[in-house]
Amino acid sequence: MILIKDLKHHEGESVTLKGWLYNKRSSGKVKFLIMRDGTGLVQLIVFKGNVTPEVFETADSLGRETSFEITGNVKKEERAIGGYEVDVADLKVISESHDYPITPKEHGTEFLMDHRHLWLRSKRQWAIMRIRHRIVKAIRDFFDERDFTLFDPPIITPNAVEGTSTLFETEYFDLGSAYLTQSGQLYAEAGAMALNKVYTFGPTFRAEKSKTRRHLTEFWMVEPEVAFYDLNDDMDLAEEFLEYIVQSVLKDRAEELKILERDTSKLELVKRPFPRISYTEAVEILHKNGVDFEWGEDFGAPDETIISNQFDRPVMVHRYPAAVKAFYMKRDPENEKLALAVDVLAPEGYGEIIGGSQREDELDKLLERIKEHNLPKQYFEWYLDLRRYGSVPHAGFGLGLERTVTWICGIDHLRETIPFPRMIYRNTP
RNA sequence: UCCGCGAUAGCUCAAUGGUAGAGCAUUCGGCUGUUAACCGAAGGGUUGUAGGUUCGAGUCCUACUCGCGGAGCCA
Repeated sequence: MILIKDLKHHEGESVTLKGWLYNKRSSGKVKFLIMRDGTGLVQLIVFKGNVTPEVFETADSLGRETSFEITGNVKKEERAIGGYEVDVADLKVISESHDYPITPKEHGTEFLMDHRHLWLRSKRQWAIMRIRHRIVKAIRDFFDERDFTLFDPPIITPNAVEGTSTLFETEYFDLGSAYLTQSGQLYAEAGAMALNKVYTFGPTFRAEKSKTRRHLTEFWMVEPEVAFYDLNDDMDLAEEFLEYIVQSVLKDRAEELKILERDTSKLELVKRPFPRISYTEAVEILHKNGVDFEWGEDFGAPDETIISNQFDRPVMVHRYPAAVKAFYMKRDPENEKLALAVDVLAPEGYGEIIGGSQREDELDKLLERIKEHNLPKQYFEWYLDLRRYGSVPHAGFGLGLERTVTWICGIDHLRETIPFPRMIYRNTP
């Protein structure tokens, strides 16, 4: 048995293929079956004179997504999808399929999401899943090749990492309430003190009632954390990282990007250096574009679009007002009102894909922040220990996987970038 | 939580307050090169739920349910 993607190496040979019926066209004494096997599509020809009456009859009765096996001769054929077709000599049904719900015509999103487990078989979803995988591989390769150690944080945690977002709560035996993690970052900081360079990569959970095309309640995040890095080192890492991911996908997933009709010229531009502007400069851009915006507020989604539209590649916005950022971010020594934070905004209006910062490494200041934010100090004792025993400057960031996949694929809703999305009004299939 | 939009055949949609329709899908028939094939025929409906106005409601009114998009929050 061979895979459809390898057919080009078997021209003139008799091969056996196993797969599912993607589509079927019939013209009297010749039938065109399109088979998919998860690696590609191929046109199968069934001529009445070339097969037994039983096989011809069977080919006529196949329903969409019937699983079956064929044997036949591979030939080059310009008119066929993929450039090759197989002249069927024998055909065996593995398991029948009738009334497959998803047809070649348009469907609404709700219907497709209800049939997500089947929708994943379609070409477009196939392309997205393969790009997602390539991005995940690029993420792992990037860090693995640069002396980072994968460091898995707990999913179940006793407290809110940032104290702001709403968390999914669960009962944890006799220890009271526990929560699903919304970030592995604080644990990654412990890892960086132990292993120098670490990254976490796993699912995170936010119980926010967000209803937008940029939000899931369960999503994947990668978070590098590095000892002795400052904000500039952090930004250097982020831009090298994004360049690596995008260029890897361009190189290895050209076919999939084409299926998605992605304008790859926009991705070709994602090369270092990326523009770096301060929050204050970003506010000036908004003012120049006629936006009524007061210094000190956080940017909304439309604001981010205006800012990122000024540039042809991801833009790094740094030094935000500390008041709108998390308690663990270090203040700018040159201006205590600012946090040493950076957000990376993707181009083409895709918004924030990275949020990062240099962390507060002084014990006294961190204690102050925890008090200011009314966080339960007892849960942060271990985190404070990192400042008690040989504290060092360190920095890191978090990259949202699904938002990155959405941007690179050039699609308009991130629910298609994860096999089974979890959203406020959907937790099935 | 707020603002806006929507719900009619399996799917995507149409239907001045006056007999609920089309394309696709399904079934049957035709076609030896089709590309979401095409041609002919057939079956398929409690118009989201409950109430109201009217001689008459898919259409107008009220409430509810569900969904979609956006805001806020964030990756």
